[in-house]
Amino acid sequence: MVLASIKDVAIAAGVSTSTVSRIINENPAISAETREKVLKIMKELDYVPNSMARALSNQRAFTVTLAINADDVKSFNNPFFYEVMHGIEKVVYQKDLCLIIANMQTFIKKESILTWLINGKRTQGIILPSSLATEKNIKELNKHHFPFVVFGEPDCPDPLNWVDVNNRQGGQQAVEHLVRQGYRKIAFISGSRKELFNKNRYRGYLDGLERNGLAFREEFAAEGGNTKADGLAMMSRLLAREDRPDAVICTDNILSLGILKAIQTAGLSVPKDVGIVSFDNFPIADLADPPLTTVDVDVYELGVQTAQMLFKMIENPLSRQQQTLIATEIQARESTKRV
Amino acid sequence: MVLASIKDVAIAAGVSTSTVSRIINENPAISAETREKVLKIMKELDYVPNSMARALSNQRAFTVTLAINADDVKSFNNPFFYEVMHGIEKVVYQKDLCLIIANMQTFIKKESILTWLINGKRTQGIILPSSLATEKNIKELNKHHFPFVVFGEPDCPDPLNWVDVNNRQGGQQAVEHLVRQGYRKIAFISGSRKELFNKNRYRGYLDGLERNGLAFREEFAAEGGNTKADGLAMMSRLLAREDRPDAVICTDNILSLGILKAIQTAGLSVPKDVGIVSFDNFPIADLADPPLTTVDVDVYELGVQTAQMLFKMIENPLSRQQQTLIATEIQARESTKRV
DNA sequence: ATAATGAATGCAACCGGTACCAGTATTGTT
DNA sequence: AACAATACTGGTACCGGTTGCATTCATTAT
Repeated sequence: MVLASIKDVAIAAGVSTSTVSRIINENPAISAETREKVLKIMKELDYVPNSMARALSNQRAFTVTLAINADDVKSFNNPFFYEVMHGIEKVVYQKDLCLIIANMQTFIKKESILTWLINGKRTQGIILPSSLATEKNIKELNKHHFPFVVFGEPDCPDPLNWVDVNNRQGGQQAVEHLVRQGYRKIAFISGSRKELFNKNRYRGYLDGLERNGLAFREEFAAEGGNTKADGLAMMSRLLAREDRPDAVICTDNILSLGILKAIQTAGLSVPKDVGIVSFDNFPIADLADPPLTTVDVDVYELGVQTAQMLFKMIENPLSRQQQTLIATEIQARESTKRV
Repeated sequence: MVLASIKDVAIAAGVSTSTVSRIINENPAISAETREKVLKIMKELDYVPNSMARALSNQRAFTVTLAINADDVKSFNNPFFYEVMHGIEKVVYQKDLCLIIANMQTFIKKESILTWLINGKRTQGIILPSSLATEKNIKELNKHHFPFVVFGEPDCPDPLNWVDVNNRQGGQQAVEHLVRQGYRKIAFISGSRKELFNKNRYRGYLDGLERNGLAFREEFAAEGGNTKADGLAMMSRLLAREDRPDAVICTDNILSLGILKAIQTAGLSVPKDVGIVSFDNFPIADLADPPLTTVDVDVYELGVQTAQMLFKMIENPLSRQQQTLIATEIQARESTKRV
């Protein structure tokens, strides 16, 4: 079965292709009568405008691209990405565009995929995870004045368009939640604070201590790796202290599992002896024993807002750089339920 | 900066656009001398052929589509999908096409997204997860003789093109691994066996018993829900038996956590008293306590093969329906280390 | 009655490639 | 030397839309 073209529709309706085109594009110059007639024919012929012809004529591809990072295949075992993608996808299709997925590691005929996408006019805008907001990529995008938005705060000097969850706020909320539950000696365990999100969570932790009149203690702020073993080691060290903490904020769900193990090994109990708040409300947070209180981030919303920002850039390329922070919320579970 | 077109290249090189086009398409009719000259100009002008024009002229979109399921946003908290996508993406870009992501729940101007994509000539082929291989979708795809492939064995009567991991083989391997480790009274715990993958894993379990001369015992095959609580309940019931199993095969990582809990609660130990093999080698399998032996499925490879099958269908639309099963492998960890 | 105004529609060029057909130059054959 | 075959390249119509300008026709102003 051959698909109908605008010409077929025009002939069947006894009008010119211009008229059909105007109806497709909702041009008000067309009389209601003609419009109805043509719309009926379009329905009958199952007509959908040829997107490639439209794109060529309009000089825009009707697509935006979500960049992915090959390195993340394993690390993105985290559910994060899928939900962001879903939020993005939602907004993109509302605008009648397609969403393209592109791995930035890819080379096509020796071109970087960025060049291939941009110069080949395959796409109108790009969304990057912060891990891909590298100097090289940014330079290339700026060279073409190409609209792009980053999700996750990028760790780079240039002011970019980005959307992130408010990690700093989250850190503060974690402290406040623990204080409300009666904990006072609150430790902070994270991976490297050179990672911006850890740094921000740490800042929030400091904010929280200060706002609650709790003294900051250097030795309560542990910094290390990201594995369960790291969590176990760091927490064991903290628990070995005479004046051990009675609560801990942890930036990572996996680390938290190590922390739980350490507490259990030390013969202490959660939440009675030690409270835990983790970040990132992954499924394992709820499956842990006991279920973990977390700083919940609305990742779907992150995707939605990122896409919306991109469309702003596309529609108004001269608008200023902007940044958006999405509020976090405490998801209280057993691990801080001191009664 | 305005991007160069084929015309610009032709003028700069002092040849016709036909010649440039032939070079783009690696037509051998062009002399080496001319080719070099033109390629040099192309490089200088940073020329990449306009994909929309090419697509229009070639009558193909140079894209394939991966369908996603909105319902899975939460359930696909499982890392599965991301890796499949990555495998697909790899193959697609090797062929110089783009990968489009489309949520099948979407409607565009009251059209199903399938109609929109196909009739709008946005894409050349579609990959569906088995959950989206519904009668309605299949009918629509077949109506247009549109190339598509399913990943995950679809539970439907029509013979379709699909790729899946060999769940049945995996079930058998699980039994054999347990037998090798000295376990003999092997139970099987799963979600509903109406789900095809559970059914296949169950069949493999039966195969394994038979091949190892172990009697099948109805009461050792528990079937229920998919939550941690379900796992706990089913396993507790099994452990309460006089002749309790000394090992269990479980079709799901989450269920397994409940099973671990049940064993722990019963005062028994893994792997000494009870061995566990789970399916799906998710990160939590390794993080569990003790780490879980799993039937590992190569999900990336699933993506790769699915995409390859799709390209076969695109290149040769008349080829027969085909199915591919990808071998599974035991990933041995603590939970079956009886030594 | 005639010119001016405006609403509705058609004509044709164009977007940037592709590909068939034709034309020229070169080499080989007899 | 005449002709055929081959290698290479150019001209041009076409893919299916969009859009500025022209045209038609009805309506209103003079």
